[in-house]
Amino acid sequence: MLSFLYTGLMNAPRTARERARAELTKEILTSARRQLGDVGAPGLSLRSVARDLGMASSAVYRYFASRDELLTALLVESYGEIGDAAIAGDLPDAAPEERWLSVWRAVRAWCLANRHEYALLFGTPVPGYAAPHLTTEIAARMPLTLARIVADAKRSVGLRPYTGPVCDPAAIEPAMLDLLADGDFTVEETARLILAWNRLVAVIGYELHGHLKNVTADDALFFEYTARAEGANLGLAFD
Amino acid sequence: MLSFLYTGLMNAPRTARERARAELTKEILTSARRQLGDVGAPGLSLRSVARDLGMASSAVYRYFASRDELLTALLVESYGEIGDAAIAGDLPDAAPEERWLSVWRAVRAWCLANRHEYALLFGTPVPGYAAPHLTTEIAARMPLTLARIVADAKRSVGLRPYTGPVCDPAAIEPAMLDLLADGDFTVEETARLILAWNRLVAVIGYELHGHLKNVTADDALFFEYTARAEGANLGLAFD
DNA sequence: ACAGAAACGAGAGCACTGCTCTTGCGTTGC
DNA sequence: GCAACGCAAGAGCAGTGCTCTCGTTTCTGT
Repeated sequence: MLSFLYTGLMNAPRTARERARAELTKEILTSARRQLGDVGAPGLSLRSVARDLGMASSAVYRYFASRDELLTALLVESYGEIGDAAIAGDLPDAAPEERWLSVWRAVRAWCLANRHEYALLFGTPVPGYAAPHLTTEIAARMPLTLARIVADAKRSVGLRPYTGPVCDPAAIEPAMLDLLADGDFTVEETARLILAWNRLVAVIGYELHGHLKNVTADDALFFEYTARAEGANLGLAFD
Repeated sequence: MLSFLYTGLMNAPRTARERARAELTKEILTSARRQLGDVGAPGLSLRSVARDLGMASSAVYRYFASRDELLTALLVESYGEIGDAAIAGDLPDAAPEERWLSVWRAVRAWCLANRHEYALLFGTPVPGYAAPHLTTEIAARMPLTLARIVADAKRSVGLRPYTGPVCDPAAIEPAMLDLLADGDFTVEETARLILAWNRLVAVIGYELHGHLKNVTADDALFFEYTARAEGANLGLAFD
């Protein structure tokens, strides 16, 4: 499972064969990625990838054991990209509120430009599921970018006091608190961070899947409101 | 498109042939629904439905023009069910807060028991999209149940004043305000209703798709917190 | 340097899919 | 009664994921 990451991509190729293998692996991924963007995950066909590269369909199985494994590779790649987009959207020297909005916008922009990749990441899981241990680290980069901003805000200007119901500590996984340990978050802050990350993904999903048709008139404007509301909910200084 | 709704199901069958047609249509739907629950939408095969009913695969096309149309029928059916579940979960005589929690729990219970149907409703849209005009009315029943509770609370005990950023009226579709007209909602209330409905669906989706693995320790408890927090955000009296 | 081992690409083939077209039977309505 | 229509079945097309075999190429250990 996921052997391609180790054999072809991560280790530096030494022999000519390994070199060719790494290159072809990359070409397969590139072609698959392009097809994913065109027809989406359900329409992605291993045979058409093979045709695109001028090789026999059976030869592709030397590089990816199944269609699901190929999709998983695209999933990992996409997780990396959305994490990159989030990090690139951050403005480390700006005020927390500006950083927050900028990251939200960056993530939305990536999702709108890569709707099939969004579906792969957050839509209905098509394959038998990706390897959790490998992907969670990459998948965490986007939400951690949000957490970092809140942590910085807490350290510098502080967070506004919370109102409303509080979260039962038993609801949160202790490992999650450890993951955010450097932010020194309370249970309540952690819960609200989870909800903010959930909201970011969800409101984009609604926009992408057409659930906001006849509901919102200006999706960008509504997204802006959502970002502010969710930031304020975490104690950022949005009015 | 969607002709099955008119030919087979809604009009009372008069001749024996129409009677048989209506019955077979229902049997196809039942078998398809069972298969949907087993293997999910991507695995649902028209041929296996035909095998299940002991008929030729080509005969099914007399009743549903395509696999997508069959899926659309299941989509409509599921929208109806989740709406029913929401309405059945409401407690018209209870306090708004109790009603709110009860509906949230009822919707979650339905989704957990019908995860493939959830995927069909809120996951990645597989087919070429359902007919909007027919489905929106059915699809609105669940969110309207939430809206009704808030409207009743506003009329009786009133909603708590809002804090935080406000929503630009230009973001909301005027038709949406009309749809909620009997609730006499402001733009801000409407926006928060949309977000609450979005949250309900989204947090269940996270739970179903495994995104809360290693994040929450007790999904039911976290859901309870989410329901309260989202209700409080709308001005319901959760502490 | 050479032989054995491992990796590789191509092709055929299996079981399956959605969907179409034709054929013939049965029912319906004039 | 008969023409017209509804219907089920079968064959067939193009496509899919995946497996197996069969030569060929490349690498590696002696």
